[in-house]
Amino acid sequence: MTENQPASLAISAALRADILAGVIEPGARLRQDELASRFGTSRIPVREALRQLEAEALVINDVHRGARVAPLTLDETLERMEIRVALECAALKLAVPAMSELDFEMLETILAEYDLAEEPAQWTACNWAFHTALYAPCNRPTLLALIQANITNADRFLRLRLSQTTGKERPQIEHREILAACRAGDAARAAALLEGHIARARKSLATAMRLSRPAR
Amino acid sequence: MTENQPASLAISAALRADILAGVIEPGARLRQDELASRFGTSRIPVREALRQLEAEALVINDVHRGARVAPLTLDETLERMEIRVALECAALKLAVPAMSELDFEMLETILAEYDLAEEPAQWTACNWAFHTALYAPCNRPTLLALIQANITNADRFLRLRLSQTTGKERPQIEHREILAACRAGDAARAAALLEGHIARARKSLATAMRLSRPAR
DNA sequence: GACACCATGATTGGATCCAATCGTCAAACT
DNA sequence: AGTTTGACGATTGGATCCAATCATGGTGTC
Repeated sequence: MTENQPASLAISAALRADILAGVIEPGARLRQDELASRFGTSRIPVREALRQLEAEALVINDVHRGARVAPLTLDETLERMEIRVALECAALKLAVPAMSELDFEMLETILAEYDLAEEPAQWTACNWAFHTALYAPCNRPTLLALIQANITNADRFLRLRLSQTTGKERPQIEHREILAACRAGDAARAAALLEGHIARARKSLATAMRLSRPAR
Repeated sequence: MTENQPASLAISAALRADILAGVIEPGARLRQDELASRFGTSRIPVREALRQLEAEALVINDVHRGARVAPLTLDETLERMEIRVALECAALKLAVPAMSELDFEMLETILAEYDLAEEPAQWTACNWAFHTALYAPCNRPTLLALIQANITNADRFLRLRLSQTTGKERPQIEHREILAACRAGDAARAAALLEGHIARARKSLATAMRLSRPAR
C-alpha cells in the first residue's frame, strides 16, 4: 500500500473526480468546513486542494467569500474543442513518423474493444484510450500533458449533458480512417481527418445544445 | 489601496516573478520556513502558494521532501515553442477576420515603439505586446489564457540564458510582414508567416544552446 | 576499512485556535 | 415606507503548536 500520499492530494483528486463527473454541480459552493469533515481532516489540506484546483481552472476562489465549482459554459467547451484541434493535430503530425508496428497493433486492439463496447461510458473510455495512444508516439511530454488537461476540461461538459450525441458508429468509422492514414505514413492526411473528426463533434455538440436550451 | 489580496496570492505572485526572472535558480530548494520569514507570514500561506505554483508547473513538490524550482530543460522549451506554433497560429486565424482599423493602428503603434526600443528588456516587452495584441481580436478567453501561460513558461528559459540571439531587426521585419498579411485579410498567409517566425526563433535557440553547452 | 544501524536535528504535513471579513436581519432614523 | 446602520452568526485567512518523515552523522560490528 503506497498510501504515503498526503491528504491534500487525496482531497484534490477526489474533488477533481467529483467535479468532472458532475457529482458536484457547476457553481456549487465548496465550504471548507464541510469538505474537511467529509474527508476527516482539518481545513488546512482542504485549502491546499482548493488552491490546486483553482490553478487548474476547475474552481473559482473569491477572497473571503469562499470557493465554488467553476461554471462551465457552452462557449468555453466549444473553445476547448478548437484548442483540441490545434494541439492534437500538432501532436499527431509529430507522432505519425514515429509510429511502429507495435503502435498500430495497440490502436487496432483499442478499436476492437470500442466495437464490442455497449454502454456509453465504455465508448468514451475507449475513445480517450484511442486518442491518447494515437498521440503518444510523438514523444512530447509537455504537449501530451497539455492535451490531457484540455481534454479533461472539455470532457466535463460532455459527461454532464449528453452521452455522445453522435452515436457510436460515425466516430468509429473516422477512427479507422485516421488509423489507415497513419499506417500509410500520411501525417498531413491523418491530421486533416482528425481535424474533421473533432470539428464534427464540436458542431454536433453546438447544435444539440442550441436545440435543448436557448443559450448558456 | 486595494491591498485586500491575501498573503498566499502575494507570495505566489512574488515567487512566480522571481522564478520567471531567474532570481531563484531552477532546481533551488524552496524551504517553507525561509519563505515564511522572508514574507513575514507563517508557513500556511506559503504552502498554499507552493501548491498553486506546482499546478502551474513552476515548482515540483516531493512529499515530505519539500519544494524546488522546476528545472527547465532545453527540450521542454523547444516543446513549448512547438506548442506556441499550434496555439498562436490557431488564434491568429480566428483573429484576422475580426480585426478592425483600430486593431491595426494599435499594432502599428507597438511596432513603432519596438523600433525605438534600445534595451533587450524593452524588445521583449514590445514583442509580447505585439503578439498579445495580434491574437486578442479572436475573442477566445480560454485560448488566450492558455497562450499566455505557455509563453510565460517558454519565456522563462529565454530570459535566463540569452537576450534575443537573433537580434532585433529580423523579428521586426517578420512582424511587419505578418501585420501586412492581416491587413490584407489573408489569415492563412498570416498564420504561415507566424509559424515561420516562431519556428525560426526556436531553431536559433536550439543552435545557440547546442553551441554554448553540450546538452542538458 | 566498509557497511549496517540507530539516534538526533531539520523539515514538512496536519490540527487546533484566533483574527478578519462577509451576509443577513432587525432596529432606528429620515 | 424606505433606507441606513449596527450587531451577530457564518465562513474564510492566518498563526502557533504538535506529529510524521527525511537527512545526516556517529557508532558498532564484521
